[in-house]
Amino acid sequence: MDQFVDQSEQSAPPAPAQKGTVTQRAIDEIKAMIGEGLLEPGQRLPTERDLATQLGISRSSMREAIRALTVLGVLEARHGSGIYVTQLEAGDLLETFGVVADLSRGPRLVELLEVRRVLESTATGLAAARITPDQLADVETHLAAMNATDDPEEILSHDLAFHRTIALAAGNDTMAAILEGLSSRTFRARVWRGYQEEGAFERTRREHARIHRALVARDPEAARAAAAAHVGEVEDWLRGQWEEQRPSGEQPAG
Amino acid sequence: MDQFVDQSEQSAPPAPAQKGTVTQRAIDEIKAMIGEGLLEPGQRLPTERDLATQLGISRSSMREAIRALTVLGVLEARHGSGIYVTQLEAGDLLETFGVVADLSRGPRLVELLEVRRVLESTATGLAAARITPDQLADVETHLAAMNATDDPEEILSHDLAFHRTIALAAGNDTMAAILEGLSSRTFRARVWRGYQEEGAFERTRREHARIHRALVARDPEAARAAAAAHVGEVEDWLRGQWEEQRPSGEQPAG
DNA sequence: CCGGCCGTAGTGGTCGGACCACATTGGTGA
DNA sequence: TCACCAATGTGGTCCGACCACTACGGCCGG
Repeated sequence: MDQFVDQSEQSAPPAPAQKGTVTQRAIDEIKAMIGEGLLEPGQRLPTERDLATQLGISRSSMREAIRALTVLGVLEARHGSGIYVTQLEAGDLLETFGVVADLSRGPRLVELLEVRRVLESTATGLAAARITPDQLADVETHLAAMNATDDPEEILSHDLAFHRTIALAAGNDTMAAILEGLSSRTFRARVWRGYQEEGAFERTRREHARIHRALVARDPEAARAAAAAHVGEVEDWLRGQWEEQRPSGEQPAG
Repeated sequence: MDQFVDQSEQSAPPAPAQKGTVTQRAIDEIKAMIGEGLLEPGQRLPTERDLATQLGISRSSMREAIRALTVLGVLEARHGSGIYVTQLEAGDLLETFGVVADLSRGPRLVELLEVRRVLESTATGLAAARITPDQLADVETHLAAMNATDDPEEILSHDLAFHRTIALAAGNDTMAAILEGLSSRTFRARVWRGYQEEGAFERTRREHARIHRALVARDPEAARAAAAAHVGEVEDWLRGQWEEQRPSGEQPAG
């Protein structure tokens, strides 16, 4: 059987809908199956070969579709075992959000930081009302570790954990996952490199301490304000950076 | 020549880094090229065949990598012409955000709506201060069209445009793109189906009118409050829906 | 009877080559 | 001069083969 056979319609007589590429159709098809509940989170899919046969396409095209859904965090392929639907939790699906942060530059970085300021302040405010003693202890651990070392790598690591713990304490996993993407390692590292050269260490410590104080006091408004100011500082600095080196031409790559 | 030949090193002697699959390596490689500025937005890439040769992998694997980056909005393949880097603007990269909304269900939908409430209220507040007369005219057009018809499809369409115009007027394209994803057609359609059955038409119209009034008055605080209340209404309803039909078992598929 | 070992079947991962569909280009002829 | 058309190049699709890994079940020794 060659590749000119028309795969006869199976269910949608009014809309054969030869939309775009067959791969795209396969992607939509699988997404639809999941959306309609035919495929449950964690469930195993048929084999690549079977799926390809079912949709009347080649295994190559089906593999491209599966790969696409894999990078989107919808599917997970286990070599030698099979293809599975992920748990479809916030973390799974929003992992790709980090790519946005990695590839954005110039004015878009400022916009991204503005979004982060809005969400981070909200999350921190919520956390002030909801954080548990255990979570608060975690926050304090990272805060102490951050102040106890001079290794930028370690500081950054604990800084990330500090904010992540707070975001999780807010009780909205989706919001926490988005913030995680907005603070992704490479993104923070890029901004930090220049930021800390301006002696922003002390200021950062003071801001973190203020956030912590608000959490201990269980004061949502103070927590919100402290978080907004904290992100806002970086935001303002970054905005200045961009406008400053704009006349001179290109910003340093990397 | 079979597939065991070692592709001799070309530039990175210290890190052959046989991480995961070759396709994943290709994805990271291309992302890195863009991140380092070697590939500019809009620029055309070498052909699939050349890229595959450069990285020492087969065309099939390279195609999977390209497909993956295509669905992420990083690359764009034009049949017969070539592969291009997108403009890497907010809309390009955040289009995948809609997938999250499409595939989320249950409690996660509420979380998503909570995020939307936070961002939508912020954007609407900003818009009140920044919106131009032309943009305000657009908003009024959609508002009028929305109130002039009974076709749910058309109402939904203008409702989306109403909020999109406002979000764009806020001046943060990234935030607007995220909101676009959070309000993606299928997401809204899913929620709307049940929501409007509860006679929420009138309330929605009043809320939209209130948002519009705040924009005309250029009152950011009022705009913010009106938008938060608007989204909050749907949020509360959805939260109630979820808790209500939870004991009865499964929510209706689709 | 039990438990670790090993072979086998099944699955995703990779490869190479063939051909089709479409876009672009440049020449040709009206 | 300009519309048309053929050639070329590119992404899109398909096929068949084989590799790498997992999972399972029978085999063998204890």
